[in-house]
Amino acid sequence: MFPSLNEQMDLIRSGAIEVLPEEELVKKIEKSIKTNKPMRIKLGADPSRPDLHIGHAVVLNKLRQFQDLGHTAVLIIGDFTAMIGDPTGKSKTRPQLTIEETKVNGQSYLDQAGIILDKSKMEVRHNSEWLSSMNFNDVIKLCAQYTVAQLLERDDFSKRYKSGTPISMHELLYPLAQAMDSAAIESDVELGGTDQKFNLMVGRDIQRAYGKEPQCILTMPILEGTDGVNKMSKSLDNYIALTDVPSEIFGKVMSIPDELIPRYLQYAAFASEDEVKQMEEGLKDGSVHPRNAKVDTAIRIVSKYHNEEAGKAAFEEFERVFKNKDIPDNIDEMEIETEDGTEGLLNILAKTKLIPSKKEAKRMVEQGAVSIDGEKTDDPFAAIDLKEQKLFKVGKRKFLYVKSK
RNA sequence: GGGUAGGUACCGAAGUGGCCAAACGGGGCAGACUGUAAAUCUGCUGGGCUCCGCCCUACGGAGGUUCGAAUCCUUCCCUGCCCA
Repeated sequence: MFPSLNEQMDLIRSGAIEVLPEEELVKKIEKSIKTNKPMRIKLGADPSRPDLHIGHAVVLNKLRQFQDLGHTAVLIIGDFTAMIGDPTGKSKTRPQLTIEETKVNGQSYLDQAGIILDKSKMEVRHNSEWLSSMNFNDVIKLCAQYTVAQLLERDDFSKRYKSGTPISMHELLYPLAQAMDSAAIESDVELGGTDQKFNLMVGRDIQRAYGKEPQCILTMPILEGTDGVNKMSKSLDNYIALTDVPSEIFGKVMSIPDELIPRYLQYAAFASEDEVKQMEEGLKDGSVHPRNAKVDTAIRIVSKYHNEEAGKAAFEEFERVFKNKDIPDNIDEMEIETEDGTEGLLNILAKTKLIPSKKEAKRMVEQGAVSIDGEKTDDPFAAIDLKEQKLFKVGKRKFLYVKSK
């Protein structure tokens, strides 16, 4: 039924930063093979941020590998914790989500995760199921299992504490709440980014305290965003969304710094370790041009989250648009209201939302960022004839056909 | 509860009655150059307008003093640190 122990361990270890404790995992796998029962692999999902990107995909892909080995993915939608409001970050209180919102977001999370996961081997649970019924006694019992010093060991807590940044009580409770999830669903392994290590470890202690067998933990690296510096996140706008269209994914991958290429190949395209090694060496000894390596990686990534034809098509379009300065395939069209078929340039840019404000539009035009039908324009107040459809280009990547209604 | 230091734009941080839409740095955006990379250089970085000028909103919230306030007063909210 299940692949052999070694086979499983090899795949599980690949790409992972840490697997702790490894001997325990070996025992769990042996037991799973012997009893022919799949292990329960936990992954927590945060429905307050329902837009998944390739950074999230790193862990999701690992979870998928477990599924492919025959194990059960248990996806926890953190609807309860989201309702309290996610405390990460600084002083800014996140808007608290209503039950309705977490429902919608949770569903959207599942839809996107479904691009990567095998839905037939997946169990979806909401943590409100067990957390919302806990009363103050239960919470006290839970808190008694842990000490302040232990919680302050967590890197970001201690950093914030030392630097004088406030930490609210409920933030301290977060790791405990997450650990309760592990106890509730009796997970054998929990996955997470390296930033989750602490929380994952707390899960072990709490499971033990509640008489369960402690889980093993597996951490995956945090993928850098397209800027190559910060971790990928929506708020930094350096992300590649799972639902981005192929040309968009392709373009974004092409804009990453060279040093990141092997990492993207490994963690975004989830290529095998051999392939990654091969590319790294090629880049090192100069036999592979960085640009080509990047193109290959971009094709691989598009192919993974869409399909191979889309990967090829995205590549061809990219060549045409940026090498030959041609225009892309699918440009949106928009019709806007005008008095007499003509309209001021700034109004057009603002109405079509090509640029968020007229003030900014004016600046962009003056800096030569806007062209119409391939001709650069530097007069923000020009009246543009829209009786015939015209092609507007803003910056390097925004194209739109506009016509008078 | 007592003491003390603070809350300024995306972030950090100046400014302590008019010259402040707010220095400087980072980030971001755009242009040139490129491999939509990096590095570099240049410009921009609240919104609107009848656009070389005018108007509106903005320095934690609300009031007030003043011809005029981010800057002074009152009050409220929030945070750090020390003491209890």
